[in-house]
Amino acid sequence: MTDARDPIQELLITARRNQILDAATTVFAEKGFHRATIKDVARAAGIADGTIYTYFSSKTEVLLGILNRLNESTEREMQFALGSEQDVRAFFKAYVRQRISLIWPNAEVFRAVLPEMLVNVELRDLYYQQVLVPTFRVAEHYFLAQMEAGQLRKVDVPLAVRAIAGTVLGLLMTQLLGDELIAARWEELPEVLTTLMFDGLKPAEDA
Amino acid sequence: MTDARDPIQELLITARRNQILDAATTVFAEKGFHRATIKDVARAAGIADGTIYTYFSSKTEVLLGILNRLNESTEREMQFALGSEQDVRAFFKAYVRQRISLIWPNAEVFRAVLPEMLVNVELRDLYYQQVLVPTFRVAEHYFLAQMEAGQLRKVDVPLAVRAIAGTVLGLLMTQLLGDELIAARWEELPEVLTTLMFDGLKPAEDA
Amino acid sequence: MTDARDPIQELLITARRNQILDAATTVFAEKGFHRATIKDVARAAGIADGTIYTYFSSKTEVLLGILNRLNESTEREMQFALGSEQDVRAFFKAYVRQRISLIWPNAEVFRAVLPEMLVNVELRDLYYQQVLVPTFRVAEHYFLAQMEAGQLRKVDVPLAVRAIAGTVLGLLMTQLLGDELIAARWEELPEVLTTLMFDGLKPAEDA
Amino acid sequence: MTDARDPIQELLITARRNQILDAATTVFAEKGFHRATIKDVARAAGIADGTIYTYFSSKTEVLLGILNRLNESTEREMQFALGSEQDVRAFFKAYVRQRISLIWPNAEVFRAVLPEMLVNVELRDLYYQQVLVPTFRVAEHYFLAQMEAGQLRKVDVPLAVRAIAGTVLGLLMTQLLGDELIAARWEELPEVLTTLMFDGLKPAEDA
DNA sequence: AATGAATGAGAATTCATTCAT
DNA sequence: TATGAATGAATTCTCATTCAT
Repeated sequence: MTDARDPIQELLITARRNQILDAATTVFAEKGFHRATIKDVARAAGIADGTIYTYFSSKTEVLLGILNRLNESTEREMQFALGSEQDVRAFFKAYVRQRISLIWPNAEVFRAVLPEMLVNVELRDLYYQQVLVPTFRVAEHYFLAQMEAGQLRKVDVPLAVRAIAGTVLGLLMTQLLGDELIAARWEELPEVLTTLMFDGLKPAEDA
Repeated sequence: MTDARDPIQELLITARRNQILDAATTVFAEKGFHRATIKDVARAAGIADGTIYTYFSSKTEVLLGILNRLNESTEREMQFALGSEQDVRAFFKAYVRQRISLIWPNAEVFRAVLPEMLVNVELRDLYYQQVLVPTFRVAEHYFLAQMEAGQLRKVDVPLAVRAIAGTVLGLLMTQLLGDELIAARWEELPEVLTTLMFDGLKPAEDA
Repeated sequence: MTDARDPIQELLITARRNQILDAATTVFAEKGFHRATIKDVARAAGIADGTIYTYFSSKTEVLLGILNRLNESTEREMQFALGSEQDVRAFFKAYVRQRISLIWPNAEVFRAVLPEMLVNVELRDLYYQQVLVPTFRVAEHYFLAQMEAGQLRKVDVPLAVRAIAGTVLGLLMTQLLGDELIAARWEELPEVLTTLMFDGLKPAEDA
Repeated sequence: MTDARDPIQELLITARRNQILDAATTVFAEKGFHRATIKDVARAAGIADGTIYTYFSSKTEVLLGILNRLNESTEREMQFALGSEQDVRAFFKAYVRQRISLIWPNAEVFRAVLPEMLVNVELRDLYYQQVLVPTFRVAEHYFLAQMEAGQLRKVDVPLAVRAIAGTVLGLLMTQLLGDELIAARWEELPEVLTTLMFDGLKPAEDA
């Protein structure tokens, strides 16, 4: 009858929601959103089908829940950006490392969520507005500032930023499409990407 | 009943298959593979539901058909690679331009096919083995050759190749996720990517 | 592909629809609309569950179908009303007889339809507008005309008309609620009702 | 655990049962028995779902409870019948007035209960045996006595009694089916019905 | 006694696939 | 070969009922 929630209740609810989201992430990643049934998710979570509907109003809402948990980590991370006053190259590498170490352990979450995102407008907009747009905006500001300070080559900032972000997303996709090399060596990616993007493929001048 | 195909029959069959695949591409891209029904595809193709099963044994086979048509174009294109004896930078740019102008007009095909590919092993393997593996192999050979000739900076070739291919794929994904800037300016991508990848972000030396 | 229906198709469709409506009437009357399942109806009609959805878009639509068939008979009947130039009493009796012989054989249809009608606004409005309103209007006109001609006692016409129509409906309800006397003797109702309504309970003057 | 009831307990139980029955009446009338959920009833009663099962063993029992409360008032009222020694016409009118003023304020209870009664044998028998049968019996006795005393025209008593009772039920149904005239003018019904039933539609003799 | 989260049977509906015409 | 009605398995979601707290 009370509207103000008992904090212990609150905790139980969050725990149960997470239990369901964990199960759903596994199951969606394995079978895909559509082939996975609510029964599958319930079984994986060790609860009854109906219980899921106490915490989520529909199957799609469960997927949204997965996406939202992802956003929360992203938000936490965004606060880091720009905080530092390092050398551009070092910053670039640190940033790439941080993004990758955030994404890769969750690779299977993306396998669960991306297919539906490509096809479901609501989900897509949510991700685009809440993740991509802010990411691009922050990065563009930083690039512009550094470029004016002469620390970066003059490039088309919006496209460059998208290219760099796209590289990370594309590598993830390539792995999700079956490439085992990336899966095996993802920890080397920050180094390789920094060299590639920062120094370029052009042979070193002093050669 | 005859096993030996009459060449005119053959032609009719190919035409009808293409008619179905065209319709399926549109419909799958709009609604997603699962939400789209065979009835939707049939209606879009202007034929009856049952007729589709004369040409494809299942709904999944239709999707495979879409992917295979994609492969055929890819194969044709691969023959181009390396043929030329140009300057590396010019080659890089030409190559990127060609890939992009091949992929972008078919962006919606990828929206139809990628979701299912992320989740369906059979489809994924087909694409990985028939498209990604040969692409990477050819590119790696070229890179190694150029590197030995001192035309390219020493980098980790397999990862670099995947990063470059990944950039294109990732930019496509970013567009499919709703980014309108890329959609509007994709024709500038070859130039921007070449600068970025070849020259790098590092400020020009002569500054 | 043709929009204009082949008349044989048309016939088959009507036949199948009626087959389903017959089955649904029986089943809904036995178990009630909600307790009866589509599976029950399908089984009673000797077809598969899914087939019902080729002819009706939902379970409620099936109920509407039942109601509409009822309306069609009602409409046919309404054309009869007033046609005659008989003595009022004779007309009254003929009219009551006709209504009753129309309703009683379909008593179980009403058991199927009334419960949902009491509770479902859409259904209720359909019946009220298409059956009750026209019935009342026609009857009121007739009563007024006869009253002005001195053939009927001066009464409150709208309420009297509703009372008479209500008597028939109420007797039907009483039977549906389990009264076996009415079920057994419904053929006597026209006579009894005419005496009751026309002559009244007051003892005959000549006594 | 005690079987012998503490009278205060008894009172609390009755109060809580009535609280639930009031809520259920409202909710069932609005949504219909099947569409209304136990949660709806609980919310309307301001208690938890489970609590209802402390007082009623099932959802159907709640409906039975509503019906039983209705019976209690009917019983009380039946004691009135026949008590008087008035003129038949005056008695008839008084009786009709009393029935109507008992039923009309509870019209929505009937909307809650009738649909299920038409379809649920248990409920139907309860109502028929406990309400209709005694009503008819008492009325038939009275009619027979008055007829022998020459106060009423010779009619088929069982059918006449059912017709009169049916008229009231039928008018209620007509209102429940959406007729607003009856709803607006129900207080005039006793007068109109008495004239109709007692004097009949036949023009007054003295005309 | 009261609560409300958990349960799981059950229902409406969808749709890939089949097959008689 | 083309058709599209028929099929029925499979799925999401609901909700009466139970029971630990």
